[in-house]
Amino acid sequence: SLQKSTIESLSALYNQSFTEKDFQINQTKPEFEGDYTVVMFSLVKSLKLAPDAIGNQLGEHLIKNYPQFFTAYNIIKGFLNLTVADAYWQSLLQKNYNDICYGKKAMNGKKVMVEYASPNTNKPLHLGHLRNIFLGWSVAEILKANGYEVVKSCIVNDRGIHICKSMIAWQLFANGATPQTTGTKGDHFVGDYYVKFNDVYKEQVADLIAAGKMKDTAEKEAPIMKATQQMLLDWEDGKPEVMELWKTMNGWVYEGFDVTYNSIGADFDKVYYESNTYLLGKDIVQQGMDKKVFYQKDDSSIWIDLTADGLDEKIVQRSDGTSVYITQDIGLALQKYEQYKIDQSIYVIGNEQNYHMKVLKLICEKLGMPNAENIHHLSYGMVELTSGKMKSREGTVVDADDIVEEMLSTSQQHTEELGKVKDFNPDELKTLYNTIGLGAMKFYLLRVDPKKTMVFNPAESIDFHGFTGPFVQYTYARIQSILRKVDTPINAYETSGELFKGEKDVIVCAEQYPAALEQAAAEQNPSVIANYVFNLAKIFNSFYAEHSIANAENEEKKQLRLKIASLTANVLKSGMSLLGIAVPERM
RNA sequence: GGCCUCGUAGUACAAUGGAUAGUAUAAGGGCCUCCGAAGCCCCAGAUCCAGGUUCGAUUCCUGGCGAGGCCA
Repeated sequence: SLQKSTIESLSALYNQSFTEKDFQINQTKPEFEGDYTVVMFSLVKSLKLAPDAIGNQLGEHLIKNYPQFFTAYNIIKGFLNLTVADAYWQSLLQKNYNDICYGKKAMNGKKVMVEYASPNTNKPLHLGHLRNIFLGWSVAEILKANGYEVVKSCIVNDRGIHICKSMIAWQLFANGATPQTTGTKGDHFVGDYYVKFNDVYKEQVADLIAAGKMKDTAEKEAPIMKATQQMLLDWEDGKPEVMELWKTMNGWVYEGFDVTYNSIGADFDKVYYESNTYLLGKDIVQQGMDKKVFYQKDDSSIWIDLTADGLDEKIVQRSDGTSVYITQDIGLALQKYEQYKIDQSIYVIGNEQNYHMKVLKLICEKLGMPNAENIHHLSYGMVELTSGKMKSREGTVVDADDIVEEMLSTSQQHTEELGKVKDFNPDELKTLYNTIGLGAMKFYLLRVDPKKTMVFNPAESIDFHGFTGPFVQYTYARIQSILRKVDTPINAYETSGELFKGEKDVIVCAEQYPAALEQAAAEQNPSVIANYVFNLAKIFNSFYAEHSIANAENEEKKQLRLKIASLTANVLKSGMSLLGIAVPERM
């Protein structure tokens, strides 16, 4: 390859061994002559030579010894710009234009678990969950493409005081209503009772304060809160009628979640339920005591002291012997490792849990657990609105089902206005609206670096122009249209001859795809792929506007451009699939 | 109060310490008798402030100012 020949040349010239880390390679900026740039500065110190001297020697050597790769060079201010032989690009094109696995790696024998989504069963999914779900799903696909075996998992938070709140509210106010009798989606139905609880609770607290109680006291003594706490105790005791209600209401929620998961294409290989895992980790507390990693306070609560690591003291078991979140998380982390023998355990969780996840990993390390090093928090930023944060109290939370619905109807509207698929039957249309609407939404949420807080602008999210999913889909559909219409088939012979700039630009960009896949996996960052496919589509569109494929100057050029179109389509389809986005043959 | 993120055109996003800081939108001007105009071309516009390290800083360090998060 280009890089390998550079390393070999350097080693031969200066009689020492170099690696790819010893120097920097970039794509040459468009304003300079050349395709491939080696930055000399990092070599200056070790070789004790002037940048231009190294550049000249290296440039000469490369052209002399690797004429199949390099044909010319120039040096500008310490940058060695090399012109890559057109034959190199031609053979790259020939090798990959029809390879649907281009850029993907063979299995590497490593297994990774990606835990994502992880909802509570007391309210429906919202925009933040969508970022989480798209991110988790996409990272799983990106890791698969890089040779990992991936287990997608989900921990459902199906128990606790917040779950009991919607149960109590249903008991008190529903009069036996169900999702079926009201025609409401199950998760929304249950979520409505969670809201109802909070309304009633607020009223009761206000009444108690009006009757002269202090705020703290009022919050504790509100009848609906006391009933909820009793219900939690009954649940823990396994009281039959409470268990029954709990199962029924969670069942409604799961039915609703399944509808949403289906519509957005999310799936899991393994689902954990907190009701099964919340007692995990008890024995670990004992081990921690034995190893003197934990210590007991006078009230018999158990703690770990992390002040030496710059954190604080953290409770791992309450004085009444009940466990806390972190303890179950340790237990589950160990269980995942034992069940699946995973090499890495990725948690897709919002950045408000950064501290919690740091503590989790640190405790696992201190306990000497075999999986401690493999725990990785894929922390993502909040989704904010142009008006600021989403707040459930102010009713500004964007519901997942609503936004999906809006994307679908917008894609329908655009499609109808353009009127290009009037011959589609209703099923084909429905599929197309899904492809475009979901494509727009997934692309919008994935194109930003996951770590960063992002702004959700409703007007921009339904825009289908520019840096969007539909732009990339359109480019793909247009290529397919050309390939369908062209009279001569693509033949198997490698093309040759000089490349026009537009032609070369597309191939040069396509060459970067494997590197983009690697980077996306290394950073666990789908935005690398989103940026890449957009860029490729853009470069192809420029090429296409300038050069005719069907009416090329000659048969050789026609074959060349057909292959360029085919390669582009393959890479776009492959890259988009890693984002969970389908590409239509027509749109 | 302690700890952790983040400050880039009007707006939203890019840039392993590298060349004149990219892209999209919104504003202005062009391009369909020819492979799909959900497209292409042209034109403008930005690194919060002050120091430091470096041949070179949007990037690394220190201190401000501003936004967000977590822990009591």
